[in-house]
Amino acid sequence: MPELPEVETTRRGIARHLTGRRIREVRVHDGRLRWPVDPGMAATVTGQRLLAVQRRAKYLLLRLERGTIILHLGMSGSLRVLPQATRRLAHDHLELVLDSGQMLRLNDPRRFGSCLYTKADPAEHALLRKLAPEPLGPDFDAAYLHAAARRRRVAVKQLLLNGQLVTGVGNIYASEALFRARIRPQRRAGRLSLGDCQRLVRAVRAVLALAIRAGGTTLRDYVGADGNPGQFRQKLYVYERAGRPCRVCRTPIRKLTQAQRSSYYCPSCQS
DNA sequence: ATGGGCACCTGGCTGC
DNA sequence: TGCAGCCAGGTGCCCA
Repeated sequence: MPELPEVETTRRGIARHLTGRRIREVRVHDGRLRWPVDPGMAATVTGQRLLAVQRRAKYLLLRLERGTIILHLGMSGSLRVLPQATRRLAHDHLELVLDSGQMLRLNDPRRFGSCLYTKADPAEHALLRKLAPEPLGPDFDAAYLHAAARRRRVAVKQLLLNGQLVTGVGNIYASEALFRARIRPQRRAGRLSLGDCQRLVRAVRAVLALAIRAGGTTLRDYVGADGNPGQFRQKLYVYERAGRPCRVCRTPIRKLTQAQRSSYYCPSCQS
């Protein structure tokens, strides 16, 4: 599901309700996520104050007094802030009950999401340690991308999905960024010029920023902390638009499969 | 080191 | 109406 814009939208939505609150209770209704929720986590976390809600790539970090809860929404996860007695629905996995009377609830039908706890610096956690720079931060620039892509034979689309090289970009925004950069998804990463990388970096940053402003993209499951879907779907240029006219040149959009995932592009606008 | 493929899940849609 | 098959915002892991 959620790519960076959806995770960031979630972060903003939950942060104002969580920051400064104390966790009264942790209810694990179904700990079967990508990794089983540690049965000891509830006791460790209960009573701690939430200091901040941060994001690293597509991970949400709930910073507590003595550690950090690391959340990932997988393909279908969402977080909502609700009154603590709100009736439970299918696929609600866990709830953090706050001293405000509200709770943070994780729902995830496909269970690819995760909820982990670490006492150490989360940046050093095995899942986060090797992640590429933040795409909206200063270290993600044309020189970086050009160096990362050098001598790589994979298609640029797959490069964008490799979290060790580029973070935050998932299947939707990879196609959208390549369209904006006028680069075909099949192009070998190693064949990108510095100028291509410049356009691609700008396109990635632009599409992520615009999607955040729209509250993300909802295809099916995703809702923000307030329960509302994202509005960026209407602004997509190529994703899920196979056969329909390019919004720039009217040429029919094409779809192809790369690494068992769909890519979309305009054969006229992109080379 | 790099790249390819699979695995983990549920649910919604399509077509027979 | 039922059911098989395919597809979906991610990513860790195993293998060549």
